[in-house]
Amino acid sequence: MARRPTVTSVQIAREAGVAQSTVSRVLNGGSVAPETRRRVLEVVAKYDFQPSQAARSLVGARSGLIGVVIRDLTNPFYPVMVKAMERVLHGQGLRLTLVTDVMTADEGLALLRREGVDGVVFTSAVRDEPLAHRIRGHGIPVVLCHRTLEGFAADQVEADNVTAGRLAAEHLLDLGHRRIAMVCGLAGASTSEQRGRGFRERGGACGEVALTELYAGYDYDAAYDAVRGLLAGAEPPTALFCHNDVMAYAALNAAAAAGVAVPRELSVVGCDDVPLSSWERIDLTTVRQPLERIARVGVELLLDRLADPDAPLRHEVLPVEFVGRSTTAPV
Amino acid sequence: MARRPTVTSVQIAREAGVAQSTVSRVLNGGSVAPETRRRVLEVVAKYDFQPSQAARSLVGARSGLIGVVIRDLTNPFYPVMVKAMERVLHGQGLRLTLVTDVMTADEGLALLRREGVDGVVFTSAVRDEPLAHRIRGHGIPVVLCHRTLEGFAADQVEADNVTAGRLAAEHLLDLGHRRIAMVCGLAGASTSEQRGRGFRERGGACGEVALTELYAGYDYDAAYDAVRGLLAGAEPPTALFCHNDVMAYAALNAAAAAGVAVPRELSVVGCDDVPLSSWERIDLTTVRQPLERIARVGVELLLDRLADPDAPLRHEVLPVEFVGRSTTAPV
DNA sequence: CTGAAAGCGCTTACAG
DNA sequence: CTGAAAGCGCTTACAG
Repeated sequence: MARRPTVTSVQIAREAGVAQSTVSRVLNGGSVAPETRRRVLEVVAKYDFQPSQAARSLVGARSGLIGVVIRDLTNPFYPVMVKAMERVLHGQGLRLTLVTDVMTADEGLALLRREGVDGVVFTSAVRDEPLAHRIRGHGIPVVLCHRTLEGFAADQVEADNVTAGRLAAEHLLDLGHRRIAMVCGLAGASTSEQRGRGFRERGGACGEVALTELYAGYDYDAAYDAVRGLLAGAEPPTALFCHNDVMAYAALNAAAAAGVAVPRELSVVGCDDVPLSSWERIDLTTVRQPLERIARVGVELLLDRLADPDAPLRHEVLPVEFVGRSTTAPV
Repeated sequence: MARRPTVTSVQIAREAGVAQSTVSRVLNGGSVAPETRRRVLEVVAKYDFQPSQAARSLVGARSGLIGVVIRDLTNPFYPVMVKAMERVLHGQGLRLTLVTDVMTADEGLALLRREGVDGVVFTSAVRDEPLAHRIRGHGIPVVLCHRTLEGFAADQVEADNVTAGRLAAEHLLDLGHRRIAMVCGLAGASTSEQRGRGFRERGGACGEVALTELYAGYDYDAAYDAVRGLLAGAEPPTALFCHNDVMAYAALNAAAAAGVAVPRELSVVGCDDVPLSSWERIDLTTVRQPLERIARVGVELLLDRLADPDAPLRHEVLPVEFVGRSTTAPV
């Protein structure tokens, strides 16, 4: 399996009878006589020549690599986002490099620097996010996508999470629920803070609502345990608002394990509306956020920023939508 | 947001008062006097110097990049594999580049070549797989992981899928089922062919089994439609063996949509045992294959191959295990 | 329109 | 143990 020596632009040039720089020009759209271009492209096609990305990024101003920071790939939410981002980037001839939770923030930063990424789409920001600040500190353009950071001067895109919380509250209050628990995501994550705020504002406006709040870090297992605890308590809630769908699934399963009937004894509302939620076996009432659109806009903001570094900052807030299904019922 | 100029090894060398090649030696473990090393590392730390990966792969024999071909990231199966692979690679200071279905096979190949990957872990092989052959044709080492290819001279790792099929058959036959449908994956995928073979061998040995077979491409929607069709037929099956868990979920949901009670009227067996399957709301009887271990071994086979290109080929077959849950019952 | 040349930031022999 | 030098495969001014 001896590595077949790779064809280089020098060899293409030789065989086409031109200078190496002409090959480069043909490939990068410089001005070349039609006949010369034809001759070069013929040789390029003959060998299916692929210019070395390493050489390109070494000499060029751009690496063509975009870093995407996504801590937890196993939340079904994220593969959908990655796919949407990849699609946009691939359409522009760019590539994506993933920074996930298999590495520490330090390692992630080192990676992004070594790779020379042109910019970073950050999806997992939390308050005082050290990584986002440090990436920017190295002069790498950052876009905050999905989760945002107040006072962080960067392009940002997020769902209208305050409204999401309000819609959830409205729905549960309309059904007559007054003893409600909120299974929050991550303290310091904008999504969780905004959803919580929207819910509280609407819930508080209604008086006499007993609202329990706890944080489960957007994590299935943590939410599962938390809900088991709630259901075993003296006065268990009649309804749950979970800050994402994954925790709502945990709630549904915890209820099943505890023999609590949903929605008869317990109503559950999620947030996200990932594909799983519409499965008949789940059929989760939730608030939809436009996942793929958030991802797409995140990448587009970054590409726009790279194209025009001095353009004014943008902050996009995308609409959410209540999706009533069968995990909620009147109290 | 002017790109802060990146620190290079030349600057580190100047500040440490040594030659640039000495910096390189310190970083790559060449022989350097302790005092010299100390001085260099001090400056390296001061700037948190990160050597350019582009320059490294341009000049070095290795790029440190491993290609991973995974067509469908949204099957919950694959994020688990990617994570396991990333963990191994990251531990070795290597990185991973993903080839998914957002690009064609041609584009994937071009990408892997431009990036100069050191090797490729292939998880989605199908018979006469053009991509795997072409990657190898370019002298890039390939490991077949999860799905294998007969007659393809490469290291391979897979689950014992024949046994998986046999275990599923045994279970359903023991429960008395004689009218069974098999929802197959992909014609030409080793996993599907082996699981099918194992099931048929065991099922056929029992006489008088009416076995319907159809292919749903390991796809949720296709399986959903197929099962709706089966259940609407004149003599619907009393049991289903689905070649992966995702199609089994589709079956469960299709049954729910059709008002068919599982397991009372229909038994469903899957294959994989991804985390979802143990959720109370799903609780799928299935055959577990060691997902993370398959992924890990796949990467290890590749790393071993890179370390010793002339070692004899290896073909690992990892054990599977029947997992009885609540989607199956006596006929 | 085209070629010759410099240079991107490293690793790796080659001397000493 | 250490430095000077070549060279990886490109892009990009610079001449002509």
